[in-house]
Amino acid sequence: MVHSSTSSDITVIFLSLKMAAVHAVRVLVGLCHSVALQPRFGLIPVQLASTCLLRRLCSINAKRTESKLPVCPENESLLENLNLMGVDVKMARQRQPGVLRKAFTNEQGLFQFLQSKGASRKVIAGIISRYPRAVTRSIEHLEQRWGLWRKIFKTDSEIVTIIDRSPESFFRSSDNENLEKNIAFLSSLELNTKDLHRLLTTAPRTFSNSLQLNKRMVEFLEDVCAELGGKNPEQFPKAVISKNLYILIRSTKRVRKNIDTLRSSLKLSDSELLALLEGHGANILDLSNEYLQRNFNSLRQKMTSLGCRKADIKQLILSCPSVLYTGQDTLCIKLDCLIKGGITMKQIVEKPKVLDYSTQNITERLEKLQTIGYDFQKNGINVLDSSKKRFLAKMEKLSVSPDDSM
DNA sequence: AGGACCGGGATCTGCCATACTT
DNA sequence: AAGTATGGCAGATCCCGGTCCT
Repeated sequence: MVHSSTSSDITVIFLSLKMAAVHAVRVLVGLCHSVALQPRFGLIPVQLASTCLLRRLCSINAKRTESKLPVCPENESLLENLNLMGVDVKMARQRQPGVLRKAFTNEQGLFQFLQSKGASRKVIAGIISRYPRAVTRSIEHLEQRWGLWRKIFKTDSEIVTIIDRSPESFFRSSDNENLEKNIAFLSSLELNTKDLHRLLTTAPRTFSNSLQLNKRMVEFLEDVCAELGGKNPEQFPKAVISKNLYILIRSTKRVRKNIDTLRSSLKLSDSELLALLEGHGANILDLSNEYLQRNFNSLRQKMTSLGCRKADIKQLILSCPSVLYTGQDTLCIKLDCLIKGGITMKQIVEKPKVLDYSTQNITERLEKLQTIGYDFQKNGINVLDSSKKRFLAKMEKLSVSPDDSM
């Protein structure tokens, strides 16, 4: 802690000194493009002074640069600052090469801004390395955007965590007005504060979508509900979003295709499909189209080979749609594992929630139960669908007095 | 009390393509 | 033509515990 804050302080001091020292070089390099290029930040007095002083030099430089090198060179002082901040410049260059060539940037302001919000030097470096354009945002912009995020988050540290996880979500859009409208729009969906909070935590990109894009998805979902004969299409998007927070960062094309896949694969009626989508089916709507179809085909094949009928497959998926979330190989291994452990396909179809647990977990439990001679035919398979705590308590009891409990 | 039933919570970015700006 | 803003894609589950039922 002491170490990190010290190194941050040193960084700031260094940067301040450095910024002053290298500014002349920077203006020299950058000014060739446009003296009035960055109205967004407004030029600070030092900059203006440097500008006047160096205009002559620059115009010479500009002629040379334009005739020989069509591509503008990278901004040396920016590179220096980034290095000083611990930014992975190589990564930054690979991601957004244009940013490194910009004449005027705000890396120092950004650094201090994020630091004032509690971000460590390392976190800030990571953010800029992964989303270099962050460095082009002005202080006013940053403060405004932060304020908007704070409408949903209670603390700065929550926001820092999210930005550290996904710098792009915060910095990709420069349109604060759009963000404000998005918050208003999403709030108007009757998503409660908790859902809104979860939405921004889990899928922060949603808030950088254009308002139109979010609206399009919501309208699309309303249409789906209406088409299926739902009674209150206005409630439907809310239900889907709160069950699947990723839905708004998917394309309507993808969601539509998945809905079609579910309908045709399971031969669902309108009301069956609607019930599925309003329930746990929402969880699998954002899977990639091929993945969902592949998983369904594989499951159908596997179950058929194990003697199941179409109705069994439908029953299993309707009561536990998340089985389609599991990759084909994993799911087959899991089923084999259960069957090898003495559980029938019929039991699985009736209690598909076992499939929610990891293969490793299932295997371990099956082994433990086997050592005490647990009879699944007699006692059912619900033991497998319980929390670790409950399972261990159950095991304890069984090993103390096996006959009583079985 | 013990088990069955059920819903909720965590988690999910980083890259590419393209349209738009300047 | 460079740079920016935005849309879209692939990737791939597991676990806990409240509450109702018997």
